[in-house]
Amino acid sequence: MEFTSLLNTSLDLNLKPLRKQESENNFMEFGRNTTVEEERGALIKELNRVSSENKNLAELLTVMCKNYSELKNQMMEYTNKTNNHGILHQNSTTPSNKRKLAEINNNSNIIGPSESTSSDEDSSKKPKEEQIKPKISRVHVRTEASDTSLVVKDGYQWRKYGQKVTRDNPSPRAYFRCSFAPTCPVKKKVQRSIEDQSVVVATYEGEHNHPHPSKLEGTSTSNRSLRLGNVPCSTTLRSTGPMITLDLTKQKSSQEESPSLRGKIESPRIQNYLVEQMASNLTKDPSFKAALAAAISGKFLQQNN
DNA sequence: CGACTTTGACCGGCGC
DNA sequence: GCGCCGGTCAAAGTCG
Repeated sequence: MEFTSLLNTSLDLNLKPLRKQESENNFMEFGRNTTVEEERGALIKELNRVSSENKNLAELLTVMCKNYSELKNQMMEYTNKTNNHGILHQNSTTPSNKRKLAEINNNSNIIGPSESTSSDEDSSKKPKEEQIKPKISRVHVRTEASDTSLVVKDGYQWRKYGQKVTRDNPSPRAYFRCSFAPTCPVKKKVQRSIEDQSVVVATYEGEHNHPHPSKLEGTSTSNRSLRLGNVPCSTTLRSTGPMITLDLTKQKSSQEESPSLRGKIESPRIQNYLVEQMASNLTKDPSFKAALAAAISGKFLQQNN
């Protein structure tokens, strides 16, 4: 695991100056005190202990990452299955609920080409409306289930103007407008998937009439804001249409998927992003925090002694 | 102090 | 015409 090696490197780098200082101090005091040898032995012992602790933590981290990756894969499989069922279910909805049906037809246009259920009369009635219908796209973003903020980082600047609890989904739907340009007509609806609470469905309406902020910011932009056109982690384009699943938390498995993806992920920018993601995940784990704090405090205590 | 979020009120479309 | 529902508005609150 890449993060493990990074952590090892970082811990190692932190320990190196200490080792150097220890050896220098010992060299200066050599001959002055007879207990220096004992002290040195104790220090080396402690250093070994910290190193082994470091190793244990790294192993623990590797196991955690492995388990996390496995769980992630299982979750992905499960989500794909339920999503397929969901689509089937939508298609078999009873026609009694016309409001819902209209929405489903609208969604069918979103997902891809489908048989039109509207009669010729209807199409002749509203030809203009269909022509000026704004471009609609859907994006599925995998986030932490505990994360209640309906934020989909796509690089654009959004301003929330409303929130509603809809009938068919207990989780609230948030309404956003693109605030990067005052005249930008693009709107975004964000709501958690009813089937999978860890998946956030963002529906984009319209097209941006301004360049992507990342193009204006240059290449030195922060990794915190993800860009749809440059998504570092796994991006799944659905065969059924322009539905995109962004697995923002996926790490190892995405590397195993394809060599081309691996090449992308190994770029320094992506590595930074992965490190950030994993660090944020790890800092949420109290046991890891406790172990890390114990290791660090142990080192400080040893130094003070 | 400006930008942004929250949230209740309001509006228009649709079905009954 | 009435009620339901999704979408939007706008005042108040919050944050940096």
